[in-house]
Amino acid sequence: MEYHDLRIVENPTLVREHALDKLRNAISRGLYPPGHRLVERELCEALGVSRTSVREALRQLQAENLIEVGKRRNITVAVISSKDAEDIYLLREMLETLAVRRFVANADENAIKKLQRIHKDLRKVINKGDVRELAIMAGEFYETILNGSGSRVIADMARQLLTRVNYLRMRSMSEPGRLEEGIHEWDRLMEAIQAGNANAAAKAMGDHLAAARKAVVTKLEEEEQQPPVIPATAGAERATPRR
Amino acid sequence: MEYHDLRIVENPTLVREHALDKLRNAISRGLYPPGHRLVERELCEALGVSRTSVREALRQLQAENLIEVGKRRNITVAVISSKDAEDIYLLREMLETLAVRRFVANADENAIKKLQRIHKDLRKVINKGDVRELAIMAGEFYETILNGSGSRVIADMARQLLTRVNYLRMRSMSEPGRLEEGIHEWDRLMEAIQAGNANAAAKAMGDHLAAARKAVVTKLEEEEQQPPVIPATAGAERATPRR
DNA sequence: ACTCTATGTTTGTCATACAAACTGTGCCCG
DNA sequence: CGGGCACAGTTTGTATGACAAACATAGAGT
Repeated sequence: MEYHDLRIVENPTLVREHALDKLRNAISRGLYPPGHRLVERELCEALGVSRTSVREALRQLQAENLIEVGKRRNITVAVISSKDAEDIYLLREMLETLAVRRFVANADENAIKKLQRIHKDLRKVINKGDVRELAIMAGEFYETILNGSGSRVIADMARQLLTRVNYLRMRSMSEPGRLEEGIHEWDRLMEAIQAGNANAAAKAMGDHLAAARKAVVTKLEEEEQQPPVIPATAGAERATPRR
Repeated sequence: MEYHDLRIVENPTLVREHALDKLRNAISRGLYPPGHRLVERELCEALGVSRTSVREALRQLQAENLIEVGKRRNITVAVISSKDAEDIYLLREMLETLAVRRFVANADENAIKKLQRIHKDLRKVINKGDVRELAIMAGEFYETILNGSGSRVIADMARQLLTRVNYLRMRSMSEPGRLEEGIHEWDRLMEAIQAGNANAAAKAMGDHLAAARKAVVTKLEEEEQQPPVIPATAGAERATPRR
């Protein structure tokens, strides 16, 4: 017999990974909205970890394009222009339609079951109207498809893009009307997958993303025309002293 | 009059960025081949920088999928399976054909001139047969197209994929025969771009990448069948003590 | 009113330090 | 002679403290 994985702690979670997750989530959830300045010292305090760990987490966020470093070395949450958002959604269309195709082709029995379960929960959550929970379920839905696609390369790429627009998706979902459309497209997608029809599934996914793209892009364009409230002094550039 | 940019040093290069570049290059050039173990202390000595900087650079490389962290926290240069390579090239096909299309559409006079210059140099270098220099020129060729595409999102994504297969590309180029094909495809691409024919350009780029994909994938498959020489003790897992 | 300066802030980088997880070696014992 | 265990060395993760350079702010001086 082989000693497989009897380790007590398989992955003694690293502090920096934990910090990374927390920061990613904070950005996705809008706790740190686009343009918001991130100050190392504050993050250390907020997360209760050392600067070392925060900085390493920041480097990863930087490589993921979730944060931007300004000319003065200031770190701010990445602002996504309507143009960038459009491109991101276009790439998502390419990647994720490819991913569903592979998902259908590789057809893992368990994965399909899991997807069905999530899909059902999704419907329930929608009726409840809890946007926050919905976002999580939707995330799991995508994640299941990506994992089932059997390609790490595609999955990683798609995940990266998804993360970048997470905040926008979240806001877009609280928009009235968009939800009803969304669930209908999901239904079609689920049906096609169950039927093992790759073309239909890819089409459904593509339509879904195209619709989402339009919603997100037009919203961003509106905001770019008439920028939203500027809180006091646009605090993204200054080196605000304490008192 | 406005003080534009008279800064003596616009971007006082950060140590960590410098380290990052060096490491990326070392991996691309095969100085650290796939599977090679990277030890922080050694990198510090080799680069002449502190562990802090090396670690931050490593986190970025990690996010770029150029290195892998093992279960025991060991860091090794990422090994690309034939399957992964195939997917990467497929994605490159999607992304870079899109990029050329945009390049043709956006048609920046300067960018086209630059591309022509590089293309000419490329021919010269090929006749010289210097693989190392060729790789650099080819890199500039891609870079020019990506920059001219006008989409940061697409360019970043494509760059990331390109970097991941850089080492493979390099080796593949030293393969006899592949070069002659390559230059022919480049000629077609250049012609199409000059003619402003987006479809033809995209087709040429796609064909080029498809051919490169086949070359790289079959080579990798061969090696996977019959793994290459294992140098002494397969030193990628141990925590080699000093003496 | 304007400029200059002192002071505080933030980031980049380095040097240390130490615990935890591993590894290899060699010694001791049966 | 073989087996196993303890010890020493290695590597990584994390925390601290320190300091320079680049800025920003506010207050002092003219």
